[in-house]
Amino acid sequence: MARPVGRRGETRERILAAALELFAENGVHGTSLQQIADRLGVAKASVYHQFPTKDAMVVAVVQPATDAVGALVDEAESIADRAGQLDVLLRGMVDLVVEQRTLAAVLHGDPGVEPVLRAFTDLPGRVQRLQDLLLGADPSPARRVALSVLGGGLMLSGVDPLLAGLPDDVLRRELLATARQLFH
Amino acid sequence: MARPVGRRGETRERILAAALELFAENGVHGTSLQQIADRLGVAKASVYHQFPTKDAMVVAVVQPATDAVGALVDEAESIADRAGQLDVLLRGMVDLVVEQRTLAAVLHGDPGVEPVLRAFTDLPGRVQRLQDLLLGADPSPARRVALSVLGGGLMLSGVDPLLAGLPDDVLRRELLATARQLFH
DNA sequence: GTCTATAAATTGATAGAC
DNA sequence: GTCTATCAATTTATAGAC
Repeated sequence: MARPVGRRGETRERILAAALELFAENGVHGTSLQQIADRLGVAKASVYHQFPTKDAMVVAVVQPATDAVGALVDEAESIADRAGQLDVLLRGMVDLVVEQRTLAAVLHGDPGVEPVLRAFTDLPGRVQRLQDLLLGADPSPARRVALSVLGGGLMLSGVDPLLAGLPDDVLRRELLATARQLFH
Repeated sequence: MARPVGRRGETRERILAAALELFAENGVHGTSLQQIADRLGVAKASVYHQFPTKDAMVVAVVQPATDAVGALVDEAESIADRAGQLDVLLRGMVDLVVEQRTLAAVLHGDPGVEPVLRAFTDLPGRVQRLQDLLLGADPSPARRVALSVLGGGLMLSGVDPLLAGLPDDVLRRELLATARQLFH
């Protein structure tokens, strides 16, 4: 209660930001709480004051993606028109990647994240629903390969050095064009 | 010298196979030498008898990819015709992914691998040459985005559960079609 | 809410017997 | 070439003072 209004959760947010950066650079397994504390200039115990375990930190870091995917799937499921549904899905996936470039890479690139997601979040289930919606009634090998390449490519493109200099609006436009071409 | 002919390097190969599996499942940072030894039913020191350090193991695991990318780039650079060159490059990348599904994922997905590659192998340099060849004289944003999505997507598709059941020849055919569509 | 200090387990790696 | 035993460092996590 002694904390000034407007700073509520500020420490927490700073920890999550530092953790996300380090997770993206070195992976979850390659990032210790000591490194996170060092980057913020605080003691390790201060980090544990905000998060009971490392897994809880991972869950919190990933939360925005869990929410976004859930919202996207909910929206798409309420659309009857198939073409409109597909448009919403592709656009939503691209937006997610562009708005959260770093997080996307952590999600799809890090073997240390998946068990935590499976144990403590519903993200895998929501991604499954997303996948089912995209495949629809035609889960042919060709369609599945296209979706796999698109999904993986989208997630990693957010942090690909090759695209590092691209402004968000250009990246969004080109990713959307690529997605539509690949998965029409 | 007491070892029977025909078994030369067998232990080494078994270690590398187990390491590759575990690296793909849990990442390099998430895999301890103890786990590798346990999976093989040997002591940790036996593993150290074959590889002086963990980094050396990572280098050895990745060796086939280093060789394959080098050979592919060499071949492509000797082709004057641009269309033929592009065909060889796309086909070579797809072959690499199909023939080494697991390794591809380790290469592109694991943050723990990159520093080792950079320090002890020439793979990053060869991938750079591959990228330069593919982009050629048109490094437009659209082209770069397409290449980024294709590269990332290809690498992860090898271990995507969505494609787990696909036979190699079907996967190869569909990946090649996807690659050509995306990067024509 | 921040800190120091520390516990308990695990890590990569080494020494040396057989 | 395999093993047991061990080392020093680091890991996640806790206790408790300020």
